[in-house]
Amino acid sequence: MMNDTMRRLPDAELEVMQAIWACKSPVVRADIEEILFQTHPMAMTTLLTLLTRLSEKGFIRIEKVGRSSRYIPLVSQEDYLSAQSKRFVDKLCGGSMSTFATALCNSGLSKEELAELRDMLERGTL
Amino acid sequence: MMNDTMRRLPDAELEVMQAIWACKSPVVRADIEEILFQTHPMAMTTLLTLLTRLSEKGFIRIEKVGRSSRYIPLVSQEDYLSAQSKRFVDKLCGGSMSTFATALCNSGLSKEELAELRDMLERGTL
DNA sequence: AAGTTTTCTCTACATTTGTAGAATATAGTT
DNA sequence: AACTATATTCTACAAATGTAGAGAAAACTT
Repeated sequence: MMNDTMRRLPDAELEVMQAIWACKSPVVRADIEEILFQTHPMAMTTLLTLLTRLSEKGFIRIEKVGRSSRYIPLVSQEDYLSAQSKRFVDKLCGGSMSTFATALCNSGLSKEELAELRDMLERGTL
Repeated sequence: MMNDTMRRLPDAELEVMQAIWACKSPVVRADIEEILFQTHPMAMTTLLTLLTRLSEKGFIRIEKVGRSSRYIPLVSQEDYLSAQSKRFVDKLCGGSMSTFATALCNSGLSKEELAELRDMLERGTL
C-alpha cells in the first residue's frame, strides 16, 4: 500500500486536505473555504498556495474549468491515516506495541474512549 | 499533564531526543553519538546545533562541566509520546476512535501486533 | 607557558512552511 | 468592445528546519 513513500504533510496543508476529504469530490474552492475557515481563517491566496503545493506533492489533482478549478483528492484519508499511524508506531514508539499502548493510556483519552478503541480493534482483527 | 502546550519536535530534533531518552541521565555527547549515528550520521556541529535548539525549546537542560556538557532531559519520553498520541487522535482522526481504529487496522501492523495492542489496552484501562 | 587537541558556540545557508500582496486571466455586464 | 468582478498564478518574505564550517574556549602535553 506504499505507506513508506507517503510523506507527512505540514499542518497547514493537512488542514486543507482534511477539508477536501470532508467534501464530495470534485471539490471547488468555496467548499473548502466553508469548512476550513471556521477553524483556520486565512487569505484566499494563502489557500490557493497550499492547494498548489498539495498538487505538487501528488495529494490532489487540479482540474481547470474556465476561470475556476476543481480539486480532486489523489490520496484518500484512509490511506493517509494508515500511513501516519504506521509512522507513529515505528518512528515514535520504536515499533513497540507496549510503548504505544502506554502512550495511549496516558494520553488523556477517557477510559470509555480507550475501551471503544479496544473493542473496534477486536472487531477489526478477527 | 500539559499535553496541549507540548510542541511537536521536528524529525531531526526528535531523533536526538530519542537518543537522549535511550541513555541514563545525565548524558554526554559521546553517548548520544553512539546511538544516533548508527541510524542518522551527521556532523558533530549539526548535533550540537540540534542540542541547543532542544534546550531553547525546554526539552533538555545543558549543564557545562569544563569543556564538555551534560544533557539532562526535561521532558520524559512517556509524556512526549502521550501528548503526541493525543494530538494524533485529535488532529488527524478528528477525535474519532473509529477513525483511529480503522487507520490502525489498515496500517500494515500485523494481526499479532494489533492483538497485542488490544490486550495491553485492556490491562491499562482496567 | 606555549602548542595541540577537544568541545562547544557563532555564523551561515539552502529548503520547507506559513502567509499574503501584485499581477494576470477569464467570465459576466453594459 | 470596454468595464468590472472574480479566480488563479507569480512573486515575496519571515520563520522554522536540516546541515555544517569557522572561530573560540577549555584542558591536556611537553
